[in-house]
Amino acid sequence: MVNEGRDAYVPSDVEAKWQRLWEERRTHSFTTEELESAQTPFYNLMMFPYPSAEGLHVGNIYAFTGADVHGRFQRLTGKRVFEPIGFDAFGIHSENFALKQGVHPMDLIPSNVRNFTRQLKRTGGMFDWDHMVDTTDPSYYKWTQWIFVQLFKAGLAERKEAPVNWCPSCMTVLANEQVLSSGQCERCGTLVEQRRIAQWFFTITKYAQRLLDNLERIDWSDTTRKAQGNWIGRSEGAELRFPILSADGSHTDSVIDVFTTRPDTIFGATYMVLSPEHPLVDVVTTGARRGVVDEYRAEAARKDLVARQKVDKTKSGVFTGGHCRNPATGEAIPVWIADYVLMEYGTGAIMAVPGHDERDFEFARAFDLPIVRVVAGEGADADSPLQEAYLGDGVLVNSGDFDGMPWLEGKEKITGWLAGRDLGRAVVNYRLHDWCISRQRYWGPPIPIIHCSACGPVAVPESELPVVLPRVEDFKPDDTGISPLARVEEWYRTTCPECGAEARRETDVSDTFLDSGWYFLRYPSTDFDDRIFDEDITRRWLPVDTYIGGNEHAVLHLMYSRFLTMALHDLGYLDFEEPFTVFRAHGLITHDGAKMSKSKGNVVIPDPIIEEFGADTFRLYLMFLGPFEEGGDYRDEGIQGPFGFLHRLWDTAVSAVDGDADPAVERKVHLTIKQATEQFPSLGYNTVIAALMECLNTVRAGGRQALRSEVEPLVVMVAPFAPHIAEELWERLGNQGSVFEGGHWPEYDEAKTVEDAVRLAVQVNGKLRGTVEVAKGTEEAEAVATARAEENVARHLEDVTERKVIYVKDRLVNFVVS
RNA sequence: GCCGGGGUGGCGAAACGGUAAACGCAGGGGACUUAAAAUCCCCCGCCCUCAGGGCUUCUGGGUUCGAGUCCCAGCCCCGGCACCA
Repeated sequence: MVNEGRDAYVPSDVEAKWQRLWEERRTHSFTTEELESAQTPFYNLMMFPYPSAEGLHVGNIYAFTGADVHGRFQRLTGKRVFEPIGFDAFGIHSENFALKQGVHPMDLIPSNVRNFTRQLKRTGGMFDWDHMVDTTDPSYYKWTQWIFVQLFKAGLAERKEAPVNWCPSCMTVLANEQVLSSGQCERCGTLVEQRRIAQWFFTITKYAQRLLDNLERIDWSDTTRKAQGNWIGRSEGAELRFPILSADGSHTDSVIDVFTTRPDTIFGATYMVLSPEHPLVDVVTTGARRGVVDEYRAEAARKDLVARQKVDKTKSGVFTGGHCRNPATGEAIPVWIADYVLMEYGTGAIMAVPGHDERDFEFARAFDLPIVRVVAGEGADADSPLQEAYLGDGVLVNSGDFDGMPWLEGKEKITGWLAGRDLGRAVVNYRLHDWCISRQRYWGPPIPIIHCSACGPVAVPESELPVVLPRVEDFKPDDTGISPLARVEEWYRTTCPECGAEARRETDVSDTFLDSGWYFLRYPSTDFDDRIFDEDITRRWLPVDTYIGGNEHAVLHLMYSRFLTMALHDLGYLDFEEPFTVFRAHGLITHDGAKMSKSKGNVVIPDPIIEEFGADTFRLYLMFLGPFEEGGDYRDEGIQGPFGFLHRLWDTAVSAVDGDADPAVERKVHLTIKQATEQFPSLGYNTVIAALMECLNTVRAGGRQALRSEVEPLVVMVAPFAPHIAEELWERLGNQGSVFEGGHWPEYDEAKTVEDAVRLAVQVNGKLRGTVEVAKGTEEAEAVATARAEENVARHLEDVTERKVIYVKDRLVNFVVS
């Protein structure tokens, strides 16, 4: 476009100019000294992206813009805002993409990162690029490994067997998302099985209660806190002991422990069920049943983990031939195995109470097992037949001495009674599992452990970190072994750091969520390579003031980050235990009412939009779509609104003059400042933008000449959304330096926000019949008289009896009549 | 099934229990312009020919002088978890 007249708004020129100046002046960067000494520090964090080959999508830009707007607002109010960015570039996504393209991830990632960096700079975020973090950089994952070592030394990392999805054709482990819903391998279509292999776990379950308790006192989006609460899944109940009986009915040495939330129903436990993987299956199974049991277990093992979790209408299972003694009734009850009982939850064994549990009821019906009622609700007694499991309130029946007791009381009393005989105890159980961090893959940080046949697993000495991921051209999983690194003999052959004997490195890499679980600790300390984070800087900047991100990370990433912070706190490295003081989940952007997806072909591509309208307009539009925490719907034509607004703002500002204030316009400006000041902190961006538009409309109403004093506050308030044009107009209004430096957020004068006249709504029986204008603060008698005089109101008050009059000062008058 | 979040004009959305639809898009009419872009003015929930009136925030009840907003019951949509004992 030809720039005719120097006063035309040309977004690309303005944005290029200011992006260049920001970089030259290092407006958004911190030196080490600045980080060490900043007053009023504000750590503004957003979730770092995984640098895909496709580049930034609108979802990313939406999230980053919302966070950046917050940071820029804080900066305008005078805070020193640290807003870092980085790349979460390890993991299965990158690895799979690299495999598909036939490119090595070590070549792929840098070019993706370059592309992301270019796009991020173009959108105008106030990122401190001097403190960028890339999780695949050895200088970063050195510390990821260091954290593993600390947790290992503290006994928070342990090795145990766990099931994984195994493709027998690819001979490799698959993540759950690589298993199709049909239970087939997504690559070769073979039916996936489960295998049990030894893997590394962080014992996050030790922190379950603290992770739950702290939820009460952190300022996080409610939805996120609820999701974490459910994920932790605390349930109170009892662990009860059922002795295994030998063939002649005498006790053996073995006992099956079960977890139940309903110890009150133990008199109704008519059989037991073990998970097929339960270690006591071999003990309890009788010779005659060995064949069927083994067959069932093999079949269960063939089902992959995804299929296994599907709720099947028909329950399967087999009788082991063995029996246990019900510790309450003293009766011998049969022990079955069935895959509806999961080894991962509770003790992997249940007492089945078909009368009062839906799953047990269904199973008992299918296999003709006895169903006994032990809770009677209203209108039922001990002999009332059960057509379905009864889950309601009631009193205990068929329960020996406990008959007649309310079930809630029974829970406690029966647990106590069994505990007294060493047959049970009250326990709290959590749904949360330990965090499996092993990945039998290539593209991740090697787990820093050396296996020695004499010493067992030994941590790599800290002085030898990082354990560098070797460049392996053939990183594709194949049939030679579990992890690609297990093929690189010269890499894994080493010596034991403790005894010096021949030893072997761990060949698994760690979970991406470990990389992303601590990156916020690293950002302010990237200037140091001799420590994971600097103590003083960390004390000054952390915990993070505001963290903004998607709720898809409500449980995994956010839970792991909390856990790692807590663990590092307990090990004495941090003086806080919650990493994010405030967390806000943003909403989702749809396009013409539909979720964006590549297959639907309705993905909004940012680059051409920014090219056409500029980053400022794009940012403003995204924030205007709807409430930031709820998301909004992107429509291609809608961008005209914000585009026109910035044009009008430009024209108004460049032609503004000095002069005497018009009180009505001045009032609008002050009201707008008030609203923006109140709504910015709570991310109410869409209504702030509406208010700014209204204000500009008022300032320009009837083509009037705007005053500098009216436009300048508007320029500052629009700056978080549209930083480039704001800088330019700030300069053109005659100011020196950046609008973001010096705390230029406008102040409002409460006195100037009040109107002297107000419009009262006049209702008759709650229906609007007219409006009248009165002076602000008019007392009842006068206001009612004015209202009554209004022509249309008067007509509605004829031929009726007035019962009373409601007056709300400066609001309305309501005549109640009959 | 459980846990969240929602249902308001043609569309995105606003509304301390107090004039429903602010702000914007789309649409219609007009001004300026050779033309386009940008800009400016007017109209815009539905029904009744205007003054005026009636109806309208998913449905049905309730509380209240007054309910989109509070309470009860139900329907629908979206997201997450799901054989959790």
